[in-house]
Amino acid sequence: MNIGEISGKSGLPAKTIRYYEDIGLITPQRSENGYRRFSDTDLHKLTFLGRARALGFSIEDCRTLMAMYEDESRASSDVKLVATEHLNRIDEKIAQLQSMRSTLSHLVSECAGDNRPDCPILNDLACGKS
Amino acid sequence: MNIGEISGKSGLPAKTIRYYEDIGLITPQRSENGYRRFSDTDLHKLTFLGRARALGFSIEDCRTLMAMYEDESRASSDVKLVATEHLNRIDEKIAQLQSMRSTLSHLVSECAGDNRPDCPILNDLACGKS
DNA sequence: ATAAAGCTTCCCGCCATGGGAAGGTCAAGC
DNA sequence: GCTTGACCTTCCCATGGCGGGAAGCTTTAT
Repeated sequence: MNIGEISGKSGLPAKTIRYYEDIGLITPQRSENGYRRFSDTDLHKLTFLGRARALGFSIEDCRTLMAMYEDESRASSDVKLVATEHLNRIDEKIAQLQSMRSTLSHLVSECAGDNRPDCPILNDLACGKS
Repeated sequence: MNIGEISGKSGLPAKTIRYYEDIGLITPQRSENGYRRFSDTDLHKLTFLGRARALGFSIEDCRTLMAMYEDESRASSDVKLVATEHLNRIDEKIAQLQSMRSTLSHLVSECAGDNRPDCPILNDLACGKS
């Protein structure tokens, strides 16, 4: 498989696949013409990476998870720890965004949104008062 | 005011304040020795920027909002539009994170987290099956 | 034969800073 | 006066995870 084909099958852009090789997540072989030649194992790894990234895991987490996946002797508790930490980070981000959302939606609802210049959103940003 | 003092008062790191000058959000004067000299107006602007950033507005949004704040004749509907668009982006992000959270917390709850190697989290990443 | 598609490497850009080096300036203490 | 330390300056590099695009190969289709 050349990069275009595996890009289609894995759903990852060619740029991303080259990047993953650069940082050592995959190590495809090379054909005589210098083209990357991907195996089914590579496809499997890229699919794994795509799914992990879709769940928001960082590249370094992905590296760890892939290593665990290939290490038959790791304990499931190790995997669970990585996933739980990531889950906590997600919860923190959600809380942060919801806090923003709460303040902002309050301000938006207070703003008349008409042709007059007076605006509680700007007033709040300027003075901390809504 | 030197940069250290206004940094303390505004709550923004000196690095950030220099960056904001670089990109033209503020234009502090200079003393004879080359030090930046900040006025109360600068402090006011930085406080405005800090609050807007805390609400998640991008730098470009902040630039727009500051311009609107200084333009006495703008309509509040203009401000409301910027804020509403930002609110929508926040809602999208929250939805994305909650979708991740949902999948991930399900996987975590299925994982025994013991010394055995079998792990539904990795199985899902590898095969798309939980 | 030629054009188009696909592949390669390389380098720059994003966003909003943070870290740190090399060097000028100022206030306090001896 | 001299030193020490705190403060300031500019400059360049790094982050994460790629995307865009140039310059130049190879392969494929017409």
